[in-house]
Amino acid sequence: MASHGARGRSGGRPTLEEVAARAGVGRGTVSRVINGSPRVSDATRAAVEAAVAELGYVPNTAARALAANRTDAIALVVPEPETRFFAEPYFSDMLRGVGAELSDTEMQLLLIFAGNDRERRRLAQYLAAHRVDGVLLVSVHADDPLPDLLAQLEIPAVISGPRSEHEALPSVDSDNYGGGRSAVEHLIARGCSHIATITGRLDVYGAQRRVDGYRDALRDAGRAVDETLILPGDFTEEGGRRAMTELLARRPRLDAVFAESDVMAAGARQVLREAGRRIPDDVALVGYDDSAIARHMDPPLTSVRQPIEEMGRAMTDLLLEEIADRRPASSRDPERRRLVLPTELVRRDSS
Amino acid sequence: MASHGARGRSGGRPTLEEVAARAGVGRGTVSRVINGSPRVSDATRAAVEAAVAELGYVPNTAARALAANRTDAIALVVPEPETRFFAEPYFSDMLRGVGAELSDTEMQLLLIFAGNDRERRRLAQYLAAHRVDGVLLVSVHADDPLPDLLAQLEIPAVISGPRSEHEALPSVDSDNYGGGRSAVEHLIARGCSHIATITGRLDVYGAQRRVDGYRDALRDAGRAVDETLILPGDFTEEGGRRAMTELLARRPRLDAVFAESDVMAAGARQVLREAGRRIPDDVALVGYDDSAIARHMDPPLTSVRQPIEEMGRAMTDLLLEEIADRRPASSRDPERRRLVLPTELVRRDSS
DNA sequence: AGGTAGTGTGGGAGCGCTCCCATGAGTGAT
DNA sequence: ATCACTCATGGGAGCGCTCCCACACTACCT
Repeated sequence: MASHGARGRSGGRPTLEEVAARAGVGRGTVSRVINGSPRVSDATRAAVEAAVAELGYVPNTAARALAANRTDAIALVVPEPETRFFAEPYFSDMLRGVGAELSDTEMQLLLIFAGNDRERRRLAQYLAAHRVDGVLLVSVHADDPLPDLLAQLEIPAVISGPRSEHEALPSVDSDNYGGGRSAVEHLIARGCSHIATITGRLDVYGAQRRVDGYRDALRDAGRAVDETLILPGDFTEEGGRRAMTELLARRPRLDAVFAESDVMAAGARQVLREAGRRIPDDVALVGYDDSAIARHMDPPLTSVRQPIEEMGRAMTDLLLEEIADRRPASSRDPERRRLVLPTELVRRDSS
Repeated sequence: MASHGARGRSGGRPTLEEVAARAGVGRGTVSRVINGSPRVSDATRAAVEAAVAELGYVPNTAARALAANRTDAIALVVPEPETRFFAEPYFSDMLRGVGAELSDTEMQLLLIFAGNDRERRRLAQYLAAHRVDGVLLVSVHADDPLPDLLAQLEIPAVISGPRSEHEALPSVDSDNYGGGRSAVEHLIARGCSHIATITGRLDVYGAQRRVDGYRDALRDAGRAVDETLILPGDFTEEGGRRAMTELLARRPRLDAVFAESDVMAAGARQVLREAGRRIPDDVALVGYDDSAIARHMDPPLTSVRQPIEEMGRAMTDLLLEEIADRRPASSRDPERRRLVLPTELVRRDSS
């Protein structure tokens, strides 16, 4: 006697078994049809599909997850407080890309914030329980332990913005080197002769690469790189102000600044304006990110655009692949696992 | 012989059975400890907890879901395109409230957009598969079929902003009536004598209630309600402009406007300014929502604040209750199932 | 004709848990 | 000492699926 019989019986959702009975086939066959296996004859497939439709059968995800040891869900992990998530268009663009790529998939997307210790502990628990098949990691700092946790748990993951040249995880990045380079080449072409740069936090790999691009662009144009024109910033507006102030003191005659984020460019602009320098006539200014700030600045800011939505799509693709052929990540072609997408210089009136 | 033995065996995650063996107790007992049942002796509980810690045991969610017929997840369904979700602080506040209330729970929150047909079909499929234990519904229009689908599927749900006075679902709302009333009472107290209102879309129940509050405030102050001072808007800036233009034409001498959303107030402000009316000296202006727009308007806008975050918390509470005592919703005390939270008039310089 | 592949199908076993029944030990009243 | 309860505990059955082995049955080669 079925002690639980009353629960599932009649009235509950139909099961595979019931569909099988209706279609006059075995349980295994229905499963094959549901999962799109090619090893089913056309006639049988049609019969099963009819039964599925008549009964309104919908697979039980929990049972499937238990039996197949997968969850059909991936997580987008945001190691930032919610406020930043809503404030920065970066995340919404990324989310749009991921969502688009997932939309013709059975995969479910979870959004998980890990902005504080409590949330991080929760996330760790969550991952330990293997409640997702894979993880999309955005905006990770160099010293974040999350990627290592993922590796240890053997959960497929893709990171946007590798932590270093030797990033172990598959990654998708925009061409920070090329972005920095194109900004400077543009300033050179414009006729600027004293080009400074305000860098991002140099513990962020991408920020380093932008500086590399700056250096190489100058060198390739036959100019000497003057290290005193390279000022460390921290991606903040205040940092931009500080660096610009210092720069103006060091080099009153400079005629171009490449700020490696729009926010820092905004800070620099304030200082330039207070110093009575006109943009772009006295000093040309170029930013990075092509954010809303850039478009609304006065004058509108030339900026390097990163294809964020496309990065989201690419990350998702990569992750789905990783999940599909679930073998030790290290045994696969490393080249396929590092994508770098091109950036684009958007010219506006500030240069 | 276990044909699958190789998969789960040694190296995989520990199971309940393994914890039981380690602690020297039965499977049932471990399950009781894990789930916090009181029917376990202290000594046994301690032994089990030790074993759990040593083995690093984490329950398998899929197995639990299958056996217990629940998912430990709820969904926040947003029947809007993503863009609006990010643009309007309403959602981020709501999300914060829900998240806070869930944070000391095992419940997982899913964010689901249903802004277009495709997404809606996906959602329907998702709900049919009972992949969540309950649903939080925000920003639902009067003719949305979603609530009925939920009812039919017998999925517990709570709606923010009931669709009518007779809303079948449990609901949480802010006191739209009281909000409208307090805005108008404020304008009366200020000495205004010709008070107009620009309403929201009247197929939204809350918008109607604000108008009711407007009417009653005037009536209770012993004033006649002049229907020509009630202009229909649609919550948009353009709608606010149109209504204000019409209003100015109808009643050149009006000295106060209650716009039932900040966005419409912004539209009205433009028209007033173009007409050379000073705010608040010539015309006092009050908005609704207390959004960022209100704070940044010139002059800063007096506005009715809704406790959105708190509404999120309340909805979550209600939903968790619904899920906990899962009986036909109709058999429960209806009073507990409709919450109305107070609004607050935030006075600024526009009135 | 016999053998060998291949192809479609049925169904057993098992995934890791919860639910519940049965059991045995302990407690206090008769 | 006996009975009636209560309380902690063990473990069987079952949740609905996937995986895979075994079994027809066909088609093609010697």
